[in-house]
Amino acid sequence: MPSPAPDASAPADSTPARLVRAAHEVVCEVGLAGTSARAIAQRAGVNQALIFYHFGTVSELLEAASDAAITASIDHYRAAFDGADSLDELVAVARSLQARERTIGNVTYMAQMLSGAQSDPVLARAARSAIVTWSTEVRRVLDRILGNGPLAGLVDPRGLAHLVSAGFIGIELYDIADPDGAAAAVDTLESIGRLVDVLDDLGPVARRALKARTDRSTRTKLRQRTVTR
Amino acid sequence: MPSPAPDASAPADSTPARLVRAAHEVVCEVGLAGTSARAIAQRAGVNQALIFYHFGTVSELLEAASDAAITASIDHYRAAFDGADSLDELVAVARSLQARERTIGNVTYMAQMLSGAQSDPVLARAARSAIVTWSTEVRRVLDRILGNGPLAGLVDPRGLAHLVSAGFIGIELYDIADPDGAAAAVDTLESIGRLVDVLDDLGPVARRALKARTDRSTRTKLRQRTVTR
DNA sequence: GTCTATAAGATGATAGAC
DNA sequence: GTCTATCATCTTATAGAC
Repeated sequence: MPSPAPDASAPADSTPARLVRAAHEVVCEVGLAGTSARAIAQRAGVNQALIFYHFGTVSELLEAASDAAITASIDHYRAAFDGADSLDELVAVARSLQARERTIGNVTYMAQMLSGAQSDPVLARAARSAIVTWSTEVRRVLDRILGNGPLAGLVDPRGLAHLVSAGFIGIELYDIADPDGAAAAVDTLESIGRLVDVLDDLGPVARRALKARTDRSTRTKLRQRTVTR
Repeated sequence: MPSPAPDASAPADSTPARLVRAAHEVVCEVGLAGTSARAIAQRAGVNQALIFYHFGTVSELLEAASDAAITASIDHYRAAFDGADSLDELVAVARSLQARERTIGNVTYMAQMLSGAQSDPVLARAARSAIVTWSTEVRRVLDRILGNGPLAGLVDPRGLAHLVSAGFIGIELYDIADPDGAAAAVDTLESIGRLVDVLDDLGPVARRALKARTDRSTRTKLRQRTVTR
């Protein structure tokens, strides 16, 4: 590694920065299968050998591009996240976020990293880092919004954060092959968010009723499960 | 390692059948990036040239393997699907299905097809076919279970089917990089299913209240959105 | 149908001139 | 830091013997 680490803080027109940008574009447009050192270099308008000079391997360049995209996105949306005060508003933010990320291609990029993780440990590391960063952020917001609503005790915020993230990934992959189906999925997610929001807005009496009911149901299911085993 | 049991309507030990099985295994183990004609042929114990003789291209072999896996899985689970009478039971079936599909690798396989769809039209066709087949099946079950519950009018079954399918894909991809996070997501999905089940089990009075409340909320949000625009 | 051999090209990565 | 040129290897796919 003859060069300094993936410096995203470098001049916007430096060769490393150009390569990072080009790598992101190529992966989003043709997927991991269509990505190569030559394709990225050509897009960046530089020589192919510079990838290895600056990043060591192609995978490490892809990792740097992943890190840069994640931090840029989170910085961009942190304000909107912090401004959301209800689940419904959060879903609205999520929708706008998804629309933006889609045009930028970040979710696609992450999906490609995840699929490449199966055969490339460097991409696996990039994907894991992206997951941790995103779900930590999502969880932070969910913790605040669900805070002391009736759902707080019923749903695990950490699991929900992962579920939401995984849902985004899945929907984006879905969108590659079936845009209409993906759109329908997003619409449904939005209507569910609205529904849950109503639920979260119930008065204390209804809350207690719901909680009692859920607990009873849970116990029943568990008993049934134990018996049938 | 259990076989995917992709019965390609040919003798189970014919070369095409062996290739289909081998293709499935290789993609699941090393991902699309690590998959090649040679890798598949070696796994099948036959010569590489036979892939092109029997299937034309590697992509078409992968497509055949996808189709075989999907139909085999759906056949295997149709009975369990039809036996589920509540959302909670459906989630239980889904969980057992996911456990099985994970060891077999079908969801992983589909995720890889989806990610490859971005640069390969044949894989895109395979992925699209898989999506249509699965979401049609899921929708059929959801239509029956949500039937005339209070959620029937509030959530679009088609969108929900796609959302569930996309969720599975996302979770499986997630699992490659972060197994703990994926497990937490599945747990949360299960608890949500239980919660919704309770909701779906409410009496008519509560139903009307919920519906009125949801409608009101929807109108409000729409008005807010119109105003702010 | 199955094999060997090989074509024709793309790939990651390196050496060395400037 | 950036380039040209190149290597060794891998890829899909085909030709032709059996």
